[in-house]
Amino acid sequence: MQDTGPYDDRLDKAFLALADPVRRSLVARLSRSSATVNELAEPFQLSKQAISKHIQVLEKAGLITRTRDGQRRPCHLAPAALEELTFWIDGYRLAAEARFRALDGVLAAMRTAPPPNKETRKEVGKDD
Amino acid sequence: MQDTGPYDDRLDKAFLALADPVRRSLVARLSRSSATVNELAEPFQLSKQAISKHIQVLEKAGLITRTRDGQRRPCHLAPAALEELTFWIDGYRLAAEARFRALDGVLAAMRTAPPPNKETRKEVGKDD
DNA sequence: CCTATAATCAACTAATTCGTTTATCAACCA
DNA sequence: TGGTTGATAAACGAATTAGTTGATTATAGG
Repeated sequence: MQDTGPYDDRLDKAFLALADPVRRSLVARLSRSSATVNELAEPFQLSKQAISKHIQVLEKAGLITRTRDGQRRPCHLAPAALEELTFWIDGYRLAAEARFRALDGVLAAMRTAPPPNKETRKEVGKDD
Repeated sequence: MQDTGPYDDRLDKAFLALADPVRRSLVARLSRSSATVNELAEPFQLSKQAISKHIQVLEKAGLITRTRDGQRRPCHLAPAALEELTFWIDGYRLAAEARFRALDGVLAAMRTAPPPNKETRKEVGKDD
């Protein structure tokens, strides 16, 4: 259980925030334009309090920011926070894909020139 | 609360799976090479049962696949599932960024040629 | 056959999440 | 000043999650 600092906590909150269809729908809506809580709540059958809570989850995750306009508190999407997530994901995705491509090369070589075959196992090994 | 089908459920599970530092660490580990439960559990202070549960969460989310090698059940990262997530995120991120760039243009134009200024509000409006 | 190993299942507790209802705060307006 | 509207706070219950320990399955190997 190594501690990688507050970085982990940000990712925790951001991924958790997106792990809910209502909140993802709010993100989708806000990608088109900023909006207030009432505007965001309208398409849903949920109470405005529930939407308000969802918005707070998104805000604490850094995925949205809020400003002030009289009694209204408009929400704005924070693209930079979304970019951090894709950055994290793509780092590991690309590494794995590169590894798989390398394996494809190995398998192709094995097809053209069969190996000594000292030991046959179902799994190629821990570095497939 | 619109139903977008099983697509939502996949995203729910995938984002939820990544909303945990242990599971993200497992993903990071598996991006380097496939590994068994025991190998994956070694760096953690958690019980192997706990790690096994985390792995099941990742598997049900489609983020990893499992094969068989005797008594071992090696885990393999599924880059395609990760790609789906970045695809979802980037769709909305890029839309928002494009919108912000467009707003920058509007503001630049306003600086060079001030508007009629019929009504002044702190917020530009719902389409800022 | 018997034992060891890899992994999971089952049961339980503590903590968290999601939605509701009721009440409160703050800003606008007539 | 009093009333309305936008938004949040607080308290509650149902459901889920993350961890534990102890028992169980299944394969490997002497």
